Amino acid sequence: MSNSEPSERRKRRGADNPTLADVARESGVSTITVSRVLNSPDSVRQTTRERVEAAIERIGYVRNMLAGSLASANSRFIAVIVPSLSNVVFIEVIHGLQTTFEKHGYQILLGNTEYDIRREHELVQTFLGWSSSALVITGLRHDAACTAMLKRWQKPVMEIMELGQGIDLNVGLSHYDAGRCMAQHLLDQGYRRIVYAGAQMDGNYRARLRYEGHRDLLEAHGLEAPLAEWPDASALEIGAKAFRHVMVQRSGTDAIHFADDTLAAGAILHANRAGIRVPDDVAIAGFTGLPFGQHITPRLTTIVSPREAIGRIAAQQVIARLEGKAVDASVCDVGFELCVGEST
Amino acid sequence: MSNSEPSERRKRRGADNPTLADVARESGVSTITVSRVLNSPDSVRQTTRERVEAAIERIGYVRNMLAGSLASANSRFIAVIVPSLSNVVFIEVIHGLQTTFEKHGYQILLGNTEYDIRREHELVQTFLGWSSSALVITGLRHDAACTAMLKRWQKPVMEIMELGQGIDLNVGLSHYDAGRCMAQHLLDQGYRRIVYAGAQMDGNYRARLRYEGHRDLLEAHGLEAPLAEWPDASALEIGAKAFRHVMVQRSGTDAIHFADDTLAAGAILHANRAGIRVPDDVAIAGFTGLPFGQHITPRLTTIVSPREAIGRIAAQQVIARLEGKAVDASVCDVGFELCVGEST
DNA sequence: AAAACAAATGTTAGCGCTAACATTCGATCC
DNA sequence: GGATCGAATGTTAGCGCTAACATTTGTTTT
Repeated sequence: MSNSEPSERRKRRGADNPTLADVARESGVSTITVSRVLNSPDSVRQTTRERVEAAIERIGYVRNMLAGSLASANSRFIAVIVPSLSNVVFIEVIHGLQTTFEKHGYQILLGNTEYDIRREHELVQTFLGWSSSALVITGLRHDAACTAMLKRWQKPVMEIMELGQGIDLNVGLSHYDAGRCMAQHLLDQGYRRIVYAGAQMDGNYRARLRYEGHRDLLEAHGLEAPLAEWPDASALEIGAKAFRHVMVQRSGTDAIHFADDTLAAGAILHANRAGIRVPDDVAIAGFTGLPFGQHITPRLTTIVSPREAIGRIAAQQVIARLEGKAVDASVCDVGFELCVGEST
Repeated sequence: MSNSEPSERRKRRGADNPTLADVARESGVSTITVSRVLNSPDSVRQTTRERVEAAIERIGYVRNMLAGSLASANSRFIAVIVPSLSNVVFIEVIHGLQTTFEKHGYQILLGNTEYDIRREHELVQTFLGWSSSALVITGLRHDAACTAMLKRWQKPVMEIMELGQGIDLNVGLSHYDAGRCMAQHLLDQGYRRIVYAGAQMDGNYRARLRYEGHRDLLEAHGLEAPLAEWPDASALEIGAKAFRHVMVQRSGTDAIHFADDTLAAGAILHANRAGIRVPDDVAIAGFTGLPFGQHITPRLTTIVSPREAIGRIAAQQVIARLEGKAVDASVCDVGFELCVGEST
């Protein structure tokens, strides 16, 4: 394989894979020309390029991305930080990000904070250490030191899901308005004793923002806005539990506004099994607009957020910035849509 | 900030962030000592360590992972390649992998092939270029060149989901047996005109393996085993469509064995809306054991595969290998479990 | 045909870190 | 008190690549 005269001094480990220099030797050009064939093929004459490509093929060269990234101080990594992988919403956002970034040759580094703000800070540090080209992070509220660090950072920072002026770029929707919108719908339908039910609302402050919108509207109408919180992560099972709990503890409730579709669907499916009529006995509303809400009976009234679009748009804006194009708005409202089913 | 006497020769870009050398100067030790504080703190005297840590804090040093990985030829990246991010199954596997790897300080590089075998090969090449510490890949069937490349690779390769002797390590279950098991259950229940229905079965050969198990058993009993394929990706909507199609085109069918729970649930929910009784008019079976199958009415008969456990066990075995421990079995059968609901 | 210029390729010096070997230091032994 | 040894720290030389500048080659202009 490689020439291995036992050098007088120490040798470095080295997986002994072919390097750029091997390709260069094999094809009779300099290393930088090989580098150019890999990174900007148009700047190399076609005949040269073909010779180099043949050599790469012949010796089975695999480029070392670490070395390239170190030398150019740019890794084409996009750090993506989400609070949960159990929630389909973030999966869909990641999907939108992935598809778009991948097309442009960027690789995602995925971090999961589990709704822990210190974990978030750690992940940011690590990802900066990988010379990420940009960072996409969920929400607008971070550790103070973390925010400061990102503001100093010279590369694009995209905050998603929630709407507002943040560190740099932003794509999201107003959760306060969404909560308010659903509360208005419930009032319009004639419901007056409305409970808001959510899971893990201490960490998930976007659910809390929706609650605040809901509460403010109800209180403006002179109504109470009781909140039922659950410490577990959102799941169908938890929706069913919360439903049973509310029905027992707060009899007289005529509508439950759930923090997300999973909880709401869990409630409806449980009601079906238990013979409780939705919406005649109690109305159920959700948030997110997951497909299965439209397949259950009664169809779930919910607020549809454009999850995959958030990922796609966020990625497009980041890519535009990385390619030197100016991004017009630093705050992008993707909006939401009330989707009325038969559950309210 | 940094000393910047205009050197006589060119200067390199350089984000001008603090480096190990800055920390070393600040704390009066050599760079390697700082490196040791970061990588093997126990090998440094406590007083020295504290001095270095204070300096790191003071000047806001963020370590450059690229440089470290290049120098040590080891990135602590784990390449993970899955065929889809739209399928919850892979999300749960990824979750199991992530949680376990993260605890041990490994970062996942996620690749999505979209069931394209050439895309898979490309991803493998890229990920090897990142000096990944190990690779976790879905399935046992790859591009020949890709398999060869991985066999030459000196690091752990873990093939998951499907069971069998592969490149190196393996954690999964027998899809053939699972398909056969469900077919046996349907026969036991007295069904004789059974259709197997799947989505995207040209790319998803694990669904096809389940079909083969199903078919072989039925044929051994002198029964036909018709197959209804759908070109779209699996979704509730597609399950409903496939259900309608089978009911019209193959009237007399008394059971439908779906390739996955999403399709099966879509069928049941559609039947509910259309007033078709399950299982009286037609029985429905699925595969995977997603939670919502147990929340719908009738509860879905399915085969539960331990998705998250596959991720966790795979990660544990890879970590054991990376830490030099011998891994006993190179093939690990996680098995599956028939879960009988009221839908059959 | 020389001058002028653009395109293609080459030379050199790092990017920031760690492996390998070298040295120093302090404690223990006889 | 010098030999012995392990623990702590230091010196040096890259890891494999690319930015910046330098040179060569080819093409046009006058």
